Amino acid sequence: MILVDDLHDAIAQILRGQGQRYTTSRRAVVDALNRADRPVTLPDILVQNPDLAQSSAYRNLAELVEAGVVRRIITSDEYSHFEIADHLTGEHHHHLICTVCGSVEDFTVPHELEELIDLASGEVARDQRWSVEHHRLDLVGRCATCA
Amino acid sequence: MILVDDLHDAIAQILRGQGQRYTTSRRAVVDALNRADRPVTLPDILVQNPDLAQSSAYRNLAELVEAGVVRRIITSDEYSHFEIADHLTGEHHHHLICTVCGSVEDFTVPHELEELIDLASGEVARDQRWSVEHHRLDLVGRCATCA
DNA sequence: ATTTATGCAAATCGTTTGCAAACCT
DNA sequence: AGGTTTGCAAACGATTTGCATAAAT
Repeated sequence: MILVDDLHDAIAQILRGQGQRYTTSRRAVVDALNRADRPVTLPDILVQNPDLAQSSAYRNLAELVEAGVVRRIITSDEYSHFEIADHLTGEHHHHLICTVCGSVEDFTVPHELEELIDLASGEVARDQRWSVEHHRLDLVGRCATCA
Repeated sequence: MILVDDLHDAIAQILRGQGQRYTTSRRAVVDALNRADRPVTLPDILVQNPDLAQSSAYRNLAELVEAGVVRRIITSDEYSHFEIADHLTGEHHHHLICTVCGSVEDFTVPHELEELIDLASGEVARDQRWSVEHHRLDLVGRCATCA
């Protein structure tokens, strides 16, 4: 995992480059995402920052997503999950999604499989005339607690 | 693609088995899903069935999802997309998702790749103690129109 | 000083639900 | 008749937004 200070520095620089400020609350949101070893929800973030207004948390997340440093994961009609973008952590990963409690956990697959997926992805993009930005591989089932 | 009559028969039987009726409006919803060559939204369904109440469409979809004959796809905070379940159409496929207009299109990958994914999936499930039901491979980007 | 971010409360919007009437068997 | 399904309108709940205040540069 990337060092926290480096992470903050990198994000600060990206935000500044877009004319935005890396405020205390934005830093707190990033810390909440970074502390967790899995994507977190808005309530998760607020529990760790009881003084942060809900609307500010949402606005911070929106800024960070817009700046490309945070990724939003929508898989149910409950809360979205948020995580630090892959290119900042340096580890490309995927998600296990629990159909019972809605929790999301990370996993990785061998590099060769990623390459095969990208290869197939390229063919599909060409055949169906899409411009594919990235792939997403989810495993849907029950987590250790809900199984 | 499966013959419509066979599809309706199969669904009717499944619903009856669960003590539910395969009513005219449910049949109409299934027809709307089956006519499209891609997952459709609630507005899509209502356009084809102007006399169907929105709440009934949602209730029908919920029943069909509950019975396992329809799959709901949530990928944005706009409308969900719905499609006939794989096991009824006999073709396992995945989705291209447009980040601009939100449309969803189907694609397939070679059988060997599916097997490699399932293999990796099995390992992950064992290592992280999840019970995995199925995998999901999405390609995120821009559709032919929005590219 | 001027711009940008925050907190609060109200609005949004896809989806769900209560209830009475219509439908099926 | 007895149970299910439908339509309408109201309720829900996660997220967004307007606006006045506070913070950052």
